[in-house]
Amino acid sequence: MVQQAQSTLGDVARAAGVSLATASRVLNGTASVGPALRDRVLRAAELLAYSPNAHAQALARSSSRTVGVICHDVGDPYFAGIARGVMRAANRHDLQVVLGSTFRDPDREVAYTSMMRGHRVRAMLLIGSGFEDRRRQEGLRRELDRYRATGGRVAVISRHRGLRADAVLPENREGAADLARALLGLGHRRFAVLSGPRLLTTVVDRVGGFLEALADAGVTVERKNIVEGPFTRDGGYAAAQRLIDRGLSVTCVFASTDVMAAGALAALRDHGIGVPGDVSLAGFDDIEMIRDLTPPLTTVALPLEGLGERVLELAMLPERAGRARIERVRGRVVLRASTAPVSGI
Amino acid sequence: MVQQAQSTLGDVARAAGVSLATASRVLNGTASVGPALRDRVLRAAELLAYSPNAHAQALARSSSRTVGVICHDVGDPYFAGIARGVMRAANRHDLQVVLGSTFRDPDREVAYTSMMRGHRVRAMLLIGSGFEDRRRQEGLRRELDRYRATGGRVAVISRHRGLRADAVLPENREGAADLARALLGLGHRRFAVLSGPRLLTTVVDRVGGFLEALADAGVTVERKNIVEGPFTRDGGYAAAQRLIDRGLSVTCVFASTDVMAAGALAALRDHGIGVPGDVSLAGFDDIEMIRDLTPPLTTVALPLEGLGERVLELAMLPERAGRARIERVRGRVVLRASTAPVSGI
DNA sequence: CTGAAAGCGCTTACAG
DNA sequence: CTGAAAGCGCTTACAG
Repeated sequence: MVQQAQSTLGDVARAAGVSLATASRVLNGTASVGPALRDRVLRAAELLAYSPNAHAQALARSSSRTVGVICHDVGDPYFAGIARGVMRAANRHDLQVVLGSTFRDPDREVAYTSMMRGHRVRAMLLIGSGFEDRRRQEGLRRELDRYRATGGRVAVISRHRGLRADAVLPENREGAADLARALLGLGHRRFAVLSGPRLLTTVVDRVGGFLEALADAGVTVERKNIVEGPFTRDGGYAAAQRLIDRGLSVTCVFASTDVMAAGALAALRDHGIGVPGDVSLAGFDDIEMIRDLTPPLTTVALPLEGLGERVLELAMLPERAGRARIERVRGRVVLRASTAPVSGI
Repeated sequence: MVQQAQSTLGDVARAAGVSLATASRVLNGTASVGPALRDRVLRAAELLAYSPNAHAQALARSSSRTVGVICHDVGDPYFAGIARGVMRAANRHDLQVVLGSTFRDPDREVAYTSMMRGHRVRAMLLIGSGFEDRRRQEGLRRELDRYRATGGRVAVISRHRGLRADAVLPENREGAADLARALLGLGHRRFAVLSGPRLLTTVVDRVGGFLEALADAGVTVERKNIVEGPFTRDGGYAAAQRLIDRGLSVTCVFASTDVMAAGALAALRDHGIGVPGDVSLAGFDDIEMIRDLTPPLTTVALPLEGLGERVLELAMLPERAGRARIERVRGRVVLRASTAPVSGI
């Protein structure tokens, strides 16, 4: 294949025998141009396989139709669900998406925001949990503040400390509390919790809400029954494993995400512990796959695609002076077969 | 928040009392600059929260560090696995990723390629099955040819008719044949196939390879036992449903993807049909979740993350004159509990 | 309706 | 080592 230069507007204009301005107008439909010239330009563009240089356009217009999306892990089903919504909304708004996957590295998160700032994206979307650690959040906040100071829009899913950005907030605390009450309603009193990393706001909220609701009912969870692990399937497996090693003495296990719950279920099964026969198990998020597990998992359902659409929509709104927009989304407790009433009730 | 203008290299240069050229050199480290000036520039840039305009850079350098990734559905676990690999490799190569999700609409696929051409991405990655239909493929091919004519690189995962691009090719035909032989080895003779849309090359290869290997062993599959459905979990459910409605008369079901298999498993369970007791079930891909199903699914394992890394690596290589690079990846049959020997063997 | 020209924000030979 | 200037490929007032 012989390498040719990509043709430019200049080439098109010359071939059509018109000025740059006219060619530009035809191709953008920004002003009326005589049908004869119009035709010649279109023909020339087609002939030359002209493709407008988006960088030049962005520069000349000083604006672009691009948004940045930053997530923890593109491979996670939680993100996959949300991403579907984001992409759908992006299609609708005719927006290009540049994607960053941080693999949970805060430095990379900052690097991405700064790269996206360089790209002059219209908006940046942060998907997924923030960090509790202020210092950790500091670099990110600086970058985002600079970005917003020049008109950039930021919208996030989940709680991000100190970001003051428009946010779609799954009500993790309340959802977990609802779940706790539902489980109490089934007669459970002895609980274990598979927590994700404590430095994630989502974890703090979910675990906190869960424990609080239990406490309100006079139920406390023993320290040894709160196990921490990575926010992954294998993290859930390992956490459940440790729980089992310590001697499983509860009737119900709450995993702070469905992904962890899936791992926990595998660990329980591998140890011959029946769910819900020997122990009940519940998760959070309602990712697609968990209804196909055996048993299907009880969870707090979040409308993942909807969250994705909403966060993009928020980002497309003009900044609101004063305070950020907060859109709370209440999770819905879905009782499935992985939780059962305590026998003897 | 008061809206300020984003500062430019000119602002930095002025503040530092140097020329544009010097400021540019300092910030890019392209040439040595006296330590005094260097310092003033750095300080000014920091003070002004300077962020180089990536569009201006791309224009001036006439090149950018961006790649385009086009997939069928960001929400699909198959893509999620691959995307993880792509993002990892992109991080390594310091490449930005712009993402397109076609939701299986060929027109949107063309629209994305043309948008990415406009962005002058270094490379375009097409993830997932191509279409068998030549005409359908035509628009895409045109766009890609134009893109490559000007030095653009294209690499794909899976077979795409007539694209002649570098490719990572999962050996779908051989993998499916291997699986068929393994199942024959378990004593199965009566099979059903849950096919995806016939116009996808992946479907043709997998179903074709499977049936061929059976035929080689003198086993044919009745027409009514080949059911077609969308490439989704619900598609798998519906396809299995139809199979059941027709009176399930086989000992083994092959679903052309794991996602479909997961749906099929649910359908079978909902009808009280035991797997593998009443019927064996196998899929293809080895997406993460299927080992957590009950029973865990037999499948042909593809190294999804690896495919993602490889396709990016291929795209970063210079074009090879003459013929495209083809990297074949053999799937590995993994027998899990969803398939059992035929009873009476 | 059409065009000449300035400008978007950089990089990079070319001189010195 | 440093700077003046051309150029990257567009858009868009400003004139006519």
